[in-house]
Order: sequence, then structure tokens, then C-alpha cells
Amino acid sequence: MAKVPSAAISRLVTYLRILEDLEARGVNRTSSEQLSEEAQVTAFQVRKDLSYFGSYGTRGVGYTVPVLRRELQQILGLNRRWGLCIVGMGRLGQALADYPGFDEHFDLRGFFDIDPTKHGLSFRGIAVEALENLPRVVAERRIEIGLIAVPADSAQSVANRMIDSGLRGILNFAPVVLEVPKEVAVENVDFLAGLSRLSFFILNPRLREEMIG
Amino acid sequence: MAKVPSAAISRLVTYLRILEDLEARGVNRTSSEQLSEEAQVTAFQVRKDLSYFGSYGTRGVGYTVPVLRRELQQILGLNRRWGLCIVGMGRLGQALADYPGFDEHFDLRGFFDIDPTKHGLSFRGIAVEALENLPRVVAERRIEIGLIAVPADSAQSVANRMIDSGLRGILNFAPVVLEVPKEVAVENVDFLAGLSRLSFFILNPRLREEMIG
DNA sequence: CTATGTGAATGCTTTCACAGCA
DNA sequence: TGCTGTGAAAGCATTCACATAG
Repeated sequence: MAKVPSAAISRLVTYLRILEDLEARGVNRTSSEQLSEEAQVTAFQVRKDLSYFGSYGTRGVGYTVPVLRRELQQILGLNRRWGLCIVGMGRLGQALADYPGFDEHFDLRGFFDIDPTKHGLSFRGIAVEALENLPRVVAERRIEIGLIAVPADSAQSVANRMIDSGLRGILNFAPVVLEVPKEVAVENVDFLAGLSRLSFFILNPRLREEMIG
Repeated sequence: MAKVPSAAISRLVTYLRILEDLEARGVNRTSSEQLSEEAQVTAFQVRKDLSYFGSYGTRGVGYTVPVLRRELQQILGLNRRWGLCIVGMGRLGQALADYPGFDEHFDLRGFFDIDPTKHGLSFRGIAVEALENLPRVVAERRIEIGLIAVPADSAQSVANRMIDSGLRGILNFAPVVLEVPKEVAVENVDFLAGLSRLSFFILNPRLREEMIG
């Protein structure tokens, strides 16, 4: 297992979702052809992406949906739940705390804010704590991933405290590029960047066509 | 202007943010070197990315911050505000409606839901309407971009209605790959996909190292 | 005979070295 | 002289053709 393109991993997430959907609909067998249609990539791509990690199908037949689903969950680390905490309980942090979408694969185990007026609040039955408590709470509640929902200018200092506290992954909603040691995984999920690209593509339909197909 | 890598446009958004920050701090002159440090890419990359669109600097000197900022805003279409509507006023839609981050470059002009019990609600002084009104409201309020915050299984039908209503860009928060005509720009911003990649990278630090650096 | 898995070819994107200009 | 702007080289990701296994 070597030299996996980073983009392939994003596509694995898509394949997993399609498989979960197929399984929910009672479909037992699929093919690279069917997966490629749903994911809007080529069948070559699907097979190549899977081949980076192993051989999960049967030649001449295809893939068994629950088998491949389990394998992808295993690869992506979604066969277990991950402990998650949110730092920054402003509007965005509060909205995310109440968002039920995390629940399938993640477990919200802590909320933090520097602002003492926020410390009275509680979400999902868990009280918002002072940022000073981060290292202790991360250790006690076995939290692995931290979500940053603070303004851009304090995002880096929050990231530093997360790393010092032993968190191994950061989900960054602030519109800045974080500097972290390479053993810490960071994913930037600020959706306003997406909106910016969108307006560009609306302005430049011809250029977009050239790039996409 | 031809053959711009899609990734370059994402980086342009980052450069713009850095420039806005520099300008706010009163800095008037910068260089590809400085921009590259902040954005965590190489200086070659910064210059190449800019060169796809034109020549905005002065050889031997560098870039004038407000000039380059304006040029990038122009390229990305962020020298004007874009009309935006949200379809799906569940938890996520409501949280987004209250999120102030849109305001700099976008103007929330409409909210829609199929559920009639939601039609009494109002956000930012705008009432939530029936989805049937989408085409009329889009035309009347000159809305260009639609945000999908509905469950995965109704996302495609909402996208179809958005396209029929004349929207030219879609920001998709549902965890599905939308099928749209190529003249419509779609950006997938579901952050749970990011969380999935994150858990993979935590599981596979060695592989991540190979891919990133 | 069918659909997977994969080495090799193609086509992008990034990197580089240096030409071009203040 | 210094830093930008860019054609050419190197490095990656995607596509393809076909060998392989059921």
C-alpha cells in the first residue's frame, strides 16, 4: 500500500456513501460500472481507487455490497466512533453542536470557549468549559479530533493548544491556513471558500467547461 | 487565458484572504515569497497561479497589496455581492441562515422549505416560503446561487428545481453527488466528508506523510 | 464470457530555471 | 540588481488496454 493520491481518499468517502445507500435499499451486488455512475467518475477510476488498498471484488461478477462497505469503513476508520470536541461556541459552534449529522461516526464529548459568559451553557448535556481545561478533558474523555469554530485571528493559537493537548486531527472552519506538525491531520472545511469558487465559475463558464469536460 | 487548474482557483481564494488581512494591517507591498509563506505553498506556485490570469506585479519590486486584492476580487467575482437562497430550513438551514459569515460577499434573499409548518418562520426579516414559489422569487429578487440543506434523498430534486428556476450556481451540503447540466456550477461542501478523510489520515500517518511531504 | 485488478501510456499540475523588466 | 512572469522539465493522477480469475 503506497502512493495513494489524496483525491482517491475523498472518492472513497463517496463510494462508501453509495454502498450504504445500496445496502439500505437491499441491493447485495454491485459493479465498478454502477458505482462509477452514482459517483460520476469513470469505472476505471473506481477500480484503480480500490486497488490502492486491496482486491475486494470477484472477477467476472462484481462486488458484494456489504463486504465492500465494510472494507471501506475499515480503510476510512469509520468502523468505530471518534471522540470530537468543539472549540468556539459562537453562532457557528452552537449550530454545529446541535447538528445531528455527526452522530453516526462521531461522538461530541466536549465544548470550549474563552468567553466566561459561555461557560454556563450546555449542549447535548455537556457543559461548555474554559479553554484551560482542554488538555485534561481531552485525556479524560479520550477525544481524538478537534473542531475549530473561532474567528480567523485566534484559530492558530487554538490549533496550538489542541496539538499540545494531544488531539491528532483538526477540522478547521476558520478561513486561515493552519500551521501544524505533519503528524497532525488538518481538514479545512470553510464553505465560504466554496462560495468564492462558485462565483468564479459563474463568471467563467467557458473556462469551467475546459477544466471539467 | 486558458487551461487554469481547478486547484489554482481554490488557492486564489486563499491569496485574496491573505491580501485582505495584509491590507487591514496597513501593509502596502508584498511579494510572492510572503504570500507563499502565509498560504503554505511555494513562491513558484503563487506566481504561476497569478500568471494564468495576468501580470499584476512589478518585476524587481513585488505586488501592491490593494491592487492585487482588487484584481483577485475581480477574477473571483467578489467585487460584487451575489444573491443567495437556502432550500431546506431544518437545523442546518436555520443555522446557516443565522450565520453572519455570508454577509461580506453574499446577500441572503430567500428561504424555502416543503414543510408548511416552516412557512411561518422568518430569518433576517425574510419569511420562509413554499418551494413552489422558488422560480418566482428567484426572478423577482435576482438570486443567482442556491444552497441545498435538505436530506440526501431529496437533494437531486431540489437541484432540478433550482436549475429550472434559473439559478446558476449550487452550494450542496447534502452528502450526494448531484447531476446537473454543465453550465451550472456546483460546489460540494459537506463537511462530514472532511471528517472521514481526517479519520483516515489519523489511521494512516505514514501514508499521509508520503502524500503531503 | 464477464468484470476485476494493474502495469504502462497519457495528460495534468507543479516545480524549476531563467528570461524579462523595473 | 531584484523579483516577477513563463516556457520547459519533472512529478502525479487519470485513463487505458489487457492479463487474470471466476
